[in-house]
Amino acid sequence: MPSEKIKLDKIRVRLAPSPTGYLHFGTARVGLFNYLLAKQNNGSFILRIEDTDKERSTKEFEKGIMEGLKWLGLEWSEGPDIGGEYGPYRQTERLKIYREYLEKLLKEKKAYYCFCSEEELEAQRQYRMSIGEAPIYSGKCADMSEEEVKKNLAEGKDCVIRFKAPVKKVVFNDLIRGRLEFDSKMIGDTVIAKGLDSPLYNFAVVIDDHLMKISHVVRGEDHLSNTPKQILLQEAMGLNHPVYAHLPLVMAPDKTKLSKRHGTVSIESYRDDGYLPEALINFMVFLGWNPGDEREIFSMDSLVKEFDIKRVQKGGAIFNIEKLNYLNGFYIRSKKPEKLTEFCIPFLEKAGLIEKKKDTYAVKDTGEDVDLEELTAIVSLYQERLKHLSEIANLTDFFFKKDISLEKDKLKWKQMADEDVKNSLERSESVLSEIKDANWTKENLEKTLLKMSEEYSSRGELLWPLRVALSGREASAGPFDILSILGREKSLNRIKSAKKLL
RNA sequence: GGUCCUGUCGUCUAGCCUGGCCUAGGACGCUGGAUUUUCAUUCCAGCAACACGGGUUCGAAUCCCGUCAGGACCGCCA
Repeated sequence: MPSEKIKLDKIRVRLAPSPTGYLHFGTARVGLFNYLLAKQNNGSFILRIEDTDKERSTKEFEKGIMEGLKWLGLEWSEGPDIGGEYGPYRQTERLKIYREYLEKLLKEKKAYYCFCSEEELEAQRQYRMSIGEAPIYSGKCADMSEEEVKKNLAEGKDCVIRFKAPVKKVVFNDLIRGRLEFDSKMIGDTVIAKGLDSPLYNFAVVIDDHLMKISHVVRGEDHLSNTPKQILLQEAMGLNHPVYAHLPLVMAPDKTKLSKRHGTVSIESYRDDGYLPEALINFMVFLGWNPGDEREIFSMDSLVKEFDIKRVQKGGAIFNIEKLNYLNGFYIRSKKPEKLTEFCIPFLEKAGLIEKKKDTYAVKDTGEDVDLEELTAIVSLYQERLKHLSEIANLTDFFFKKDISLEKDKLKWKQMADEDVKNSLERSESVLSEIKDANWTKENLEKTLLKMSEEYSSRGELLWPLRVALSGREASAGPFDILSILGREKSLNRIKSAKKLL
């Protein structure tokens, strides 16, 4: 029996990316788990942009992140672009709010100014680590007199604001990991702001989650040690704390946290390589979750029904591109040909093979027109051969070229001699030239050629040279398909040019 | 170094809570085979794991203890 699912009237979860880079695979996965938890409970999935790092945050990244999430189908119901009851949803637009809380904390002496230099702090960290202690702040500035603080502030000395963490054990219950206990002695007085108008992550997040009425914080395991800090802050400010769930991390094959140095990690680049969102979603959710039975294929809708956060794994999972490729191929094969063609056209355009005209497409190399129906016929031939959409251009380019490059040796099937190949092509040519344009259909071509192939000890002797002559490829779609799409004239021309090589 | 987390086929995992149905199941990949003009698809078969050591028990992947290994975090990033 699956564990009982959480049922709350109003689940509110959020994805809180910082726009300091493209949409990372891991961020998207965290978004997916949040989204599923919200949807299956009739709750809200909220997007909050955490752009307090002014140096690294950009609007372009923000835009890219939002596009990527939408492309994956992770639509939010409140966010910076669409607003909502608890906005604004961009942290830089909430500075006034944080300032109030900061001032209050300062006034209540739950936070203090710290004037220690970064060099001093770094030296301290090194020292503490060397003697085997947690590298926490010494608390040196905690008891500075008000006069001295004022004087330092007036002099414009560099400072930060630290939270005076009460010494206690912080206990919380994680949805995935169960009861967790941390000793605040190991945390120390963390910096919560660089100034009254420059809040830092651990501080801003607590206020936003409270004000935005977030009920569940579902995030990566890398935040596990931030949680006690945040709980302490919540307690100091009298804010309720949400339920936590820390997801296992996605790891690279070298078992470290997946990052740029391992290659492709941005959702955008997977899209550009021709991965389908449903494949990515299916793949992502199985990195840490499974239904408990043997089903492996899940659409977003079925995930909303079946996903159970209590079944998520505790250990990190390695990103296995083979499985993604398999899933992508699976979803490509299950698409309607018309739909698949629609997805493939941009890749054909990008490769410079075709160009959009009014109601049709122009083949760049020949100047001829090709309509949607023909494109669909071509794409369909490769539906079960495609692992990514981007492969479509390389696989089908011979349909769009005036001339194809061909090497003589490729025309030989097994151990055929040049003479045999030439004969084979000649027989194909002669039988095909008998067929009139009107009868040039796949069925007819197939029937005719197959009949003739009976004269050979193996069909390959007739069909292989023909297919290679038409496509220039050792691996391609079948000759009857190619013949019917290429048409009589082009087909015969290609056979003629192939013969010249022999 | 400290804190915390985790350990079932190469990889994702089922099973663990509530010991026997586990000669440990599925999937990807890999190997072989069938279909086939090629590639791919499809189908069939095979290879392959309970980290280690103790204990508890009639019986342990499952419970307990220890060891080892891996990871995350320890920032005036998020």
